[in-house]
Amino acid sequence: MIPELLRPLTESAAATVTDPATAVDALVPTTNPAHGDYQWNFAFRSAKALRTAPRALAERLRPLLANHPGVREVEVAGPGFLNIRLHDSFVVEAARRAAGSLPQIGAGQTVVIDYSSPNVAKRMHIGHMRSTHLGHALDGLHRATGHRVIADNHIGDWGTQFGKLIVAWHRWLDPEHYAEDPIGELERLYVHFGNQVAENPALADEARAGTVKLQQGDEASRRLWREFMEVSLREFNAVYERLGVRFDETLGESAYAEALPDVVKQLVDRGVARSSEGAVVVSFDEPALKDHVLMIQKRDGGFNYATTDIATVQYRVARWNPQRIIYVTDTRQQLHFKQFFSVARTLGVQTELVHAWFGMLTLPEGAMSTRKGNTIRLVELLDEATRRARVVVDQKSPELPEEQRDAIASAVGINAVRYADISQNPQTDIVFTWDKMLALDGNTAPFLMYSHARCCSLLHRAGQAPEIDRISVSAPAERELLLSLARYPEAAVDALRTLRPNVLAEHLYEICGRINRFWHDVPVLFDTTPEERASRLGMIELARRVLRSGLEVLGLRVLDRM
RNA sequence: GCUCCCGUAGCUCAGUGGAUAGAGCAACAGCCUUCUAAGCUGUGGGCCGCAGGUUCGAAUCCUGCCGGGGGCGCCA
Repeated sequence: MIPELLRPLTESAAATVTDPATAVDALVPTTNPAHGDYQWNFAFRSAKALRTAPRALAERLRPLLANHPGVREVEVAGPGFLNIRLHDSFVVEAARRAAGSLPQIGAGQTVVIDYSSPNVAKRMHIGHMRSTHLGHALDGLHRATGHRVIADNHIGDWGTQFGKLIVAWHRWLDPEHYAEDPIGELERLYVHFGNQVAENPALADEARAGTVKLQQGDEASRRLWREFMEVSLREFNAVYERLGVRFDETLGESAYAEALPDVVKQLVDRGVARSSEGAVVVSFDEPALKDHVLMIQKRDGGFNYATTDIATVQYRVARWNPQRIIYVTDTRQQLHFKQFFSVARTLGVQTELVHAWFGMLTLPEGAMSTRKGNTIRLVELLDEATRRARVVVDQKSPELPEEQRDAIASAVGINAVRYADISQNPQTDIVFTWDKMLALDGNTAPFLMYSHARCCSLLHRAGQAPEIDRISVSAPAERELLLSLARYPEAAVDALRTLRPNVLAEHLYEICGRINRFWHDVPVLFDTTPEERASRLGMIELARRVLRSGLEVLGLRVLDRM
């Protein structure tokens, strides 16, 4: 990372006037190339403490920066910006490093990432997409920066839906439908129960009792539960395989069933929890939480989400001793996690707990729900994406064999859906439209994939192995490309720090724009001297490596040809 | 009522304290007898919801208001 490379310089300069701690933060890329490559805004931040004018302070700091061998020139601009222009050779070197591995800032650290987490007995629909995509990208970012990652799919396999489902199963099962489409029938039963309970409220009590019976170990209920699990996991795994998502653990809520009574006991014994209206609840002192209690045991003796989360965090700490645990769920659970984190801290959990929440995915007509039946199945979306991609592949690459076109269409389609999701700031809501989700032009996955494939193609045609140590800059398009490549680690680390993969996606998009400019401006294989040819092939090789790395970190498939 | 999030070009969105607010789509005008046109070049398009405040500097931070969405004990 360029700021890291320049760190000793900024720190020593900062130390001449004040505390060096904030020195690196103040070094940022310029927004306008006319202002140089990086600007150091340190003078503004220290001027007040030193009771001096920023511009005068900048003048004093300027010669100290100019000493660095990587710095070509430094100028003071405007009210006190220090604009830094780097030597071409320094940019080349930084790009070469960027094309290696990302900074291993997570070495020695363990992080548990809890994502996807669908509910059993329902099909995965597009509402499950964001947690899966975001979680998987965060997984990739952590692994690529040296963290040990435990990806844990905390599936909802122990909640009240089972009571409902067991009741519905006994009353309304359609065995023929179940035989041909098991999960479809389970989903139908679930929806049907929801409709019936409106007319017959007694069903709700029956379902609650059914849930308690299951949770207390009733053998007949257990048998049905295992059946529902098997059917559901088959469906989930098929989707994960298509998405290229793999979990290290799939420890659903049921894995913690036996620990739940003890969680309640611990909290009661410590005086954290108390009885209220027949249930057991925790209340909070923090101003932000004092108005709402957290329920950990229901009046009927059943446990709920919070109880399971507490048991789960204790298990994770005991088993993996992670530095942090990241929960990837939608925005609706913000209050829940604030409460749950507070309880966990009270119980002595030291691990950093992070709720990486994301905005809602809604349909143009409003919210989606399985019960209302207005969902779009995830497989349906992926199928349609692949179908649309196939049309384009047939049109663009008719010469390729059928099998290869299938493979390209599948990669393009699935990447397009994923990119449409993760290239947006996670914390904004998304209104789902087919055309947005399945776009293949412009700032989309195929654009990035295409850039990469073109690099591969050109390197292939060159007929010589690329050499990355013969690069020298001879045109602005080359320099801009190299500078973007050199900033790849900064973008990745920034995406990691903010838990926003879109930061990285946007940077990859910028790189591809600069590759296109490069194609446009400079020839590689023809009308070039051997030195130019070697240098430019080296640059393309660096671009190829960076793109490949970046796409993989985000969980996107990479193609050499399309 | 309390609380969280959002409001940026016709549309979908980046931009979360730095200099002249950027992309894609859509519209319009061009570019395939040279390395992949899933591409490239150019044009038009903005009281950054409104009003105050903090700051050398605000789309970004603070306060209030308006509009939209979410959450607030037996769901997860």
